[in-house]
Amino acid sequence: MRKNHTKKERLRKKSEISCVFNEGRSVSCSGARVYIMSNGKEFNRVVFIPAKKFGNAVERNFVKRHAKEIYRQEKERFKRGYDIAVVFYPGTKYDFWKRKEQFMFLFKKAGMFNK
RNA sequence: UUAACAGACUGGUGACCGCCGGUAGGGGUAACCCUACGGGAGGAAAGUCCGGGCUCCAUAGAACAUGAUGCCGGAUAAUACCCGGGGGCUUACAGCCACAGAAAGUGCCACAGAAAAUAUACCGCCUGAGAAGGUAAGGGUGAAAAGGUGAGGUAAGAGCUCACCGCCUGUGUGGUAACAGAUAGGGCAUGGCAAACCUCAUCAGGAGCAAAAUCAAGCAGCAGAAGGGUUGUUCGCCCAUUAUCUGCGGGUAGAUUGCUGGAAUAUAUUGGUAACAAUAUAUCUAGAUAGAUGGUCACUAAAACAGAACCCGGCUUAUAUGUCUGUUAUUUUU
RNA sequence: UGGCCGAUAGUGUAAUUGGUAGCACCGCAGAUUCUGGUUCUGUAGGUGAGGGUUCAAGUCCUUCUCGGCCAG
Repeated sequence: MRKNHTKKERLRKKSEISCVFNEGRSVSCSGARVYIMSNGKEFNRVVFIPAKKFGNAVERNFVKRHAKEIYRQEKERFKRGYDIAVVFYPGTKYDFWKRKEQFMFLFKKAGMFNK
């Protein structure tokens, strides 16, 4: 299977995102929080959101890009059929590998991986 | 030679895996998928401090208000930016300057001081018996005190007179002009503040791509105003009385155009001191819509500030490494 | 994206047309009291940062920083 991550697999509309925030269950760790809700489809849809006062525009973009890259690499291990919204909070600075460690810990805690 | 500071320029490359557009081909009823080729953030994209283009608003016109600018000339689509020149200030090679008018008017100048601007002069000086008068040299206050220095003169003094310097007015010379220097007068009560009001000159109609236009989907009206037309007022112009506007409430927030070929970029030549302009040739160089540039590896180390959202020209601010220039300090040699 | 405000002591809030930056609470010290509180007296702490105009700037102009609000 190709490790790509297209437009279809993203949460794009504001109403859908706020729906996930209101009705999904949440799991959190230091620096991040994830909201999960089942969507009744054959694929997952994801959105990564840095919190409002997360540095400047470049830092916010980096968080989103790192998260997208991690999700792309580890996509096959996820369970199917969920809408996922991840919020990142400012604090200690993460490079790509530390971010990946945090990311994997978070989703292990949420029980989103296939066994 | 080394370091610090200031200014100018510069602002990684390649391979593989992904992301967003484009072109060509193939598959599929369609949504879409696959393959190949080629493209994909900046010098500040930032702040939004100025100026334009573009779009809409009577046909965008006039006057006042309001705001901005303010030595002269040039350049430009336009500007507060830029180029050249003049003047002033300073730490004087060099750098900086919102650099019109205070002799049209109004206002302000705390405290101190006699007095802060029409000199009714406090201590003084002189004349005089006194009353009173003439003075502004000296004193002290203040950020600022009424042209300055010297000589003559006088009762004491004073541009009262003279010399030099400064200021003002007139004349003519050089310069496109700002202005410069020359000359003849005036004796100078013309203090400072216009980044206080203001006067003069010049410029500006308003709102902004979430502008504006089209298609699709969807809903529920009610109350009020007589006018309304996106700027403060007035005039003018346009629309209209079943329309229109205002308020509350209800519905939808999907798609397309605008959206990138442009005051464009690169090179050369010509004109100009320069900013810049003209001509010729070549090139096509992001277009997303919760918003595309990331990861790994290699190149000794890849690092700073930082991310387009209609587009340009400036300004301001932030900037690692490298290069160049200048200043200061230091070391060595002569 | 466009537009509009604000920043004064640890906290809240004044300062007229530029002219000695006040007030209250809090803090500290002293007095009163057997001790603490109350009360009284005294005292410390300052204009967001840089530059300019002016004799003089919290105030006027300008460049940044931070915070907030509005429209769609």
